[in-house]
Amino acid sequence: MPELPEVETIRRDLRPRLLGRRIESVRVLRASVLECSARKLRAALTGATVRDLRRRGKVLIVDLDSGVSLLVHLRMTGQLLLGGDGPDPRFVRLVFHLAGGGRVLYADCRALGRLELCGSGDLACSRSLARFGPDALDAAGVDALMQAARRRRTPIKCLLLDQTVLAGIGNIYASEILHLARIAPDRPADSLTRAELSRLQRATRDVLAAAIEARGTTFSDFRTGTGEPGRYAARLRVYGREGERCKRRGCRGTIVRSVQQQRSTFWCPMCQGPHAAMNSPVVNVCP
DNA sequence: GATAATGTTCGATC
DNA sequence: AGATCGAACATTAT
Repeated sequence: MPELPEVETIRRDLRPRLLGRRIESVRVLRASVLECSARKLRAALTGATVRDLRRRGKVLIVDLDSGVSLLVHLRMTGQLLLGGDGPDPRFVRLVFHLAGGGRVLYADCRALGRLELCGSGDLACSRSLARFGPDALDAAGVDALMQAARRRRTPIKCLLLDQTVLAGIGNIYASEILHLARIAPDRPADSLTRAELSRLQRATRDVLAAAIEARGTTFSDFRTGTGEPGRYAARLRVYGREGERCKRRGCRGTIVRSVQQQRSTFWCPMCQGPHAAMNSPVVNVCP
């Protein structure tokens, strides 16, 4: 569920509560969410103090004073929650006990999320993160998107979702960004005009920033670090709105859903078109 | 019961 | 080599 704004929200919630805190013990209830053994995780974390919480794309990075970092990728349904007074949420997979009281829970219904230990030093860490491009909110990320768009034929939505190009944009925000930029999702990336690229750049920044400000989108599962839903769902203009009237001022279009790369895309053919309908059968010209 | 779900990865194929 | 496609992962909600 979580994309860049959701992970950033969790980072901001957890950071003040974790900096300088020592991890007393770790309970592993579902070892399959770990890239390493439960024994190795406990050995690396027990007694270590949290030095910083960072983020790259959708990955939360917990730096420890031992030099080891823990990379957390929530994938579809992962949650990081500050332990509260109430009953524990469902699907708790890991519990981090802090010295002096307090806990951080890792809950994950589908258990697709992954936690990975990064060896000592920044080098080992950047190797683990090497499969991801620069963060979508970094100047480098914007630049990477512009470069890739110029030379690749792939549909622009697929490019936005390609974490090796730039990291952080997921299925919800890809649709939202393209709608704000008034670009049809099936447009070949290399067909975008200068003006369109410029709108894309700006829309990316604006949508992600607004979503962070609203503390993320809770479409179904997402919870902030304090267990609350994010408020951006009410501001989504296309995602999940198939059949509804387009919210763009002056546009009388209707939002449609199509499928790209096995995933739903929501868009308005009126203000993001006109363009060839998606999912039209591919005509194979036989040699 | 079938379907889809805020994501990544792997193997096969073009 | 590089791009692309489908399946797999695991579980719930509709």
